[in-house]
Amino acid sequence: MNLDSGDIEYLKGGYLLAALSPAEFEEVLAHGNVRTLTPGECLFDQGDPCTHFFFVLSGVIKLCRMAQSGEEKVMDLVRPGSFFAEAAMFMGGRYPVHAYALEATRLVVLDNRHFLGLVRSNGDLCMRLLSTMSQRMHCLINEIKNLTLNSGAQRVIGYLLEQLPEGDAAPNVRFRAPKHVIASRLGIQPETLSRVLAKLRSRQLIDVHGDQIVLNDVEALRRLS
Amino acid sequence: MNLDSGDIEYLKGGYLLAALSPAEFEEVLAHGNVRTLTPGECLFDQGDPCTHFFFVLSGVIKLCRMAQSGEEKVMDLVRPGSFFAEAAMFMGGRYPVHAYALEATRLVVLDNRHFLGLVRSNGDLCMRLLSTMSQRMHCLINEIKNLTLNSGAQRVIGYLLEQLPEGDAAPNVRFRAPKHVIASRLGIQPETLSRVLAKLRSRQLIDVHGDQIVLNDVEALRRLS
DNA sequence: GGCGCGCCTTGACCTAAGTCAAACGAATCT
DNA sequence: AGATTCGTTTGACTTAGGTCAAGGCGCGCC
Repeated sequence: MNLDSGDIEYLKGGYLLAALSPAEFEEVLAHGNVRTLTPGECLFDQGDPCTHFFFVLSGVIKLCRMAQSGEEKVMDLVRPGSFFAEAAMFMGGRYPVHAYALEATRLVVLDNRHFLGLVRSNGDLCMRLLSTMSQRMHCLINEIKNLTLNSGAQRVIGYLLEQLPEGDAAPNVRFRAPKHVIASRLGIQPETLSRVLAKLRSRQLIDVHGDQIVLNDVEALRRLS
Repeated sequence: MNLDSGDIEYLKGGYLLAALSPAEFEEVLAHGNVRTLTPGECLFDQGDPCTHFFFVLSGVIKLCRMAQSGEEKVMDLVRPGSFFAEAAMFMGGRYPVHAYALEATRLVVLDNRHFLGLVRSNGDLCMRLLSTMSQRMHCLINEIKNLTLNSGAQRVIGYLLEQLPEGDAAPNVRFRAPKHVIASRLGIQPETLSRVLAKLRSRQLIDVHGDQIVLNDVEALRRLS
């Protein structure tokens, strides 16, 4: 297991393991390891017995099936920060797709049998998993609504309000990531984010000092979102 | 239980119950009922013991919390076709939000204890639930990527290719819903969908006859998506 | 200090897609 | 058959937001 602490944080952020207690997480890690694939290398084939599931640290994995015409149909491209083959794990049986590395790729490889044993032996953990997955799904659905229904400016405002701490002491927010990352999360270009913030600032609705944003008029912002 | 057959289909389409066998589904339904709320009526309050979860047939439910300032913070608006309070069910304990009907609303009300009993007593069902939820999440994530990364035209093409049956006999697709619904699913206006199809037709890539679409050049389309 | 390097901002421009409005066709009703 | 309605298509126009290119600013490095 040559996972550095960054990798571990990254892995913990993935939805599947977020519900685990530290002890459970350690437990899972103990039965996992890291694997590096070369470009084009095959991880598993469609029909192989389903024995492990995976988390991408870097690189890209192609999941595909072969049509009888010989044509390959790409089902998914899995990029860093995502699990794959967990659904197959829960179903058991065999992998329904082929998995190839498209470039040099680092994976966390986790053992199905061990993970399922943990889940099965612990009804409480199972419920937590179902719960976090439900929550995550509601979030994703909201994000889709947000992307299709709201304008870029509205999404920025919504994001600011969302970041606002519960106990509304001082209405200011701090970007915990470079702005171009925030922009990408909101589905806009960094230039657009910059312009939106500039416009809000010119209307006195916010003040910007580096990554610190002060919301001067939460009410007005809420009306706009 | 005054659910008509349309309601039942609708409910079955919701992600949570999609994994259930017909027998299990009947079983769950047997312990559910339909409730109608008047506009403004409260379904449950934050802190109430969590005893049921819900599916919206029509109307809108507002989920909100109260900040100590007395301000209410709307966490979600649940519209027809969605479950809510299932995450709370899996966690157990109490509802973390208030739920009010914003307008006249019909709900399916399902019993937590009974549903959880079913899940707990049936490890296999539990795994199927986890599996379908994983799959659904991958779909949602892909939809988000699609919305942010691809143009409207690309999404239309992607949708057409997605609809293409596996066994590539005749490369034609049929819209199983009115076009404005398809458009909305793709996050564009009906006019735009119409225009995209017109353009593809003018390039000889497809033929449109009502809701039947013939893909003349699957390869070229794939290159464009 | 001067220099180079990322990151952010700003401006000018352009294109995709939304809006509004009109016309069309198919299906239903009288 | 004629009228009405609903879904779709098409055209003209507008606009949000992407792209490209040019500065500005903070920061570490030599």
